[in-house]
Amino acid sequence: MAHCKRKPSKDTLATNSYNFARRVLVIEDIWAPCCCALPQEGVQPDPVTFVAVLNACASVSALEEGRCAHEQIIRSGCESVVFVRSSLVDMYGKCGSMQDAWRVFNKMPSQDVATWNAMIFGHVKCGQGQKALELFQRMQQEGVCPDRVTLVGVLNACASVVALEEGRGAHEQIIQRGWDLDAFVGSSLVDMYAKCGSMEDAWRVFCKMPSQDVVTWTAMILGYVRCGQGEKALELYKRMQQEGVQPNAVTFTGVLNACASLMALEEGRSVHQQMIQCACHLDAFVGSSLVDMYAKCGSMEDAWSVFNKMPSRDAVTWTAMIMGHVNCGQGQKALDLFHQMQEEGVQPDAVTFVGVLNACASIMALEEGRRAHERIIQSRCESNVFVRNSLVDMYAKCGSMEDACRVFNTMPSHDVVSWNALLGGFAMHGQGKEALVHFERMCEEGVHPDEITFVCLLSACSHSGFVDEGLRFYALMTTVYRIPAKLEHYTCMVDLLGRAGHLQEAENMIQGMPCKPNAAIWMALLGACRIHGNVEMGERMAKRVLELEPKNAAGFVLLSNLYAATGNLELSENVERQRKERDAKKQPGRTWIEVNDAVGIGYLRSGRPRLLRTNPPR
DNA sequence: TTAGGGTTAG
Repeated sequence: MAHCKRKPSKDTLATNSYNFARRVLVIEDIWAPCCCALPQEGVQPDPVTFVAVLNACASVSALEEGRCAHEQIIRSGCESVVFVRSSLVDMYGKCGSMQDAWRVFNKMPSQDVATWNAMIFGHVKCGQGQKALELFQRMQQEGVCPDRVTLVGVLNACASVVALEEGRGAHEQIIQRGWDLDAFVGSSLVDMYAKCGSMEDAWRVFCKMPSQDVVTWTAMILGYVRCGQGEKALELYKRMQQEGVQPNAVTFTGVLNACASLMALEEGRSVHQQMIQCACHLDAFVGSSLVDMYAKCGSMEDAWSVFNKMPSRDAVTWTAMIMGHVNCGQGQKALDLFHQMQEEGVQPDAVTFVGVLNACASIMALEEGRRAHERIIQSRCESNVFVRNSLVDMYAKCGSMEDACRVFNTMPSHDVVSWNALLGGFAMHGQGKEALVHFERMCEEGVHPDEITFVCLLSACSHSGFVDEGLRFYALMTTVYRIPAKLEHYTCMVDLLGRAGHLQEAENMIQGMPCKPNAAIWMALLGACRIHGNVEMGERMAKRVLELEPKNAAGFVLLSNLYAATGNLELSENVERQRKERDAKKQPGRTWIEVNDAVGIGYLRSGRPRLLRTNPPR
């Protein structure tokens, strides 16, 4: 028998009445001793007590204690009571053990609607929405009439598997039965349509409801956040308050997400103030959203301030901080946080590892990345597709294409992100041939390239001098895949054409762009002018760069080098003097270098080649 | 009935 961890308390043994059981078990949260202790102390629980115990177990997902209660129920002979059985099914479903739920379900001579509902909700909770929908069909075939709880479960199932058509079918049944004006059902309908991406339908249901409560408003707000319409979400949030509906913790998570997506720091701060007024700011769940919002809005100071005040922090809170530092370009700080998190006994999960791998990639910390990889294997997170893609990316960015390929080749399937990470790696290391070969493989596997794929390919062609292939990819992207060219693609093309000496074509390309050129694209052509010694065009390009970015040191340096290379030493010195006058500081160039058999990132041009980080031989 | 942190380019 599964043993209960907590010791029996005398107080829990005073009575087995339903109300007392509920009070002790649920409210005071010392329910576990009761289910084991009652029979030992000679107090006989009745079916009502057992249901209360099962509900308590279900409410906190305590499977072990639930199983323990089940054994007591069998011994007491109460298992034949219908509502005890349906509570058992419900408990197992809510605790995530559908196998146990099915065992009880199949043993029942007949199932009432509550039991079917428990099974449907159980499957949804376990991420098996499709199975829940199949059960709904079976239930109707067996002549059991669904109630409004069933339909709420079905709508949840549709939302979880993005089954819009089935959702519409459920909506029709709901209208036929006259339940569409019910607050619970209506909120679930709004949620279903929003999760299925049909905000128009969600809005229609929302407007038709006789009154909207905080849940309905929140479902609508979350829908807008999910589909990337953060502004609409904030608008709705304001309207909700004008209508006198008070936001709750769930609403705040949605609104903070909206602020994060819009990088709306001021709005975020004002929501934070409202949260303090409602005393919601210390809630661990919402606190993480608050940390994330400040981090995404670039204010790590505020993120830290919230983080430090939180009474408890879980993996989500730490991960939000880690990601925040990565996005601010503080990779080392992110890794320090990762170590601190573990010292405090918080177990990292798959999302944390994604953040850690990003941090390693951003500072090219190969050894740290390898250690993270080991931890990922130990934590059984390596099957997560985000983690795998991040591993490929980390190894590629840390300079080990060998490891990147090894991880890539052991993946059971590749999505477009996996391919892009690999192709980006080849591009970065000037392995144009490899990039072309792997693009062919990608197409053979039937994975559709996206705009990022083409940035990688164009950049790979550019670095390897593959002009014809680059032009072919550009044509493929715009005509076959109908991906409209963006500034990034034009920059790669200008770089490609320019390096190959097609300077005029490159300039024509910039002039023909539908979008406004930025400094980077003029710089790409200026670099090409330096390679090919075109002073006249180089001067024009430098002028454009410095108009947009007056302190762009690279712009001065490239022009100065162009003058020097073409014998205009006086002009070269003049440009260098202007650079110093404008206080445009040079950043030492880093590149992959080898020093004494060690390969790594370092400075080549500051006197002696100096390694910053090595890539030790394996 | 509504909740938090996630991958690829430049």
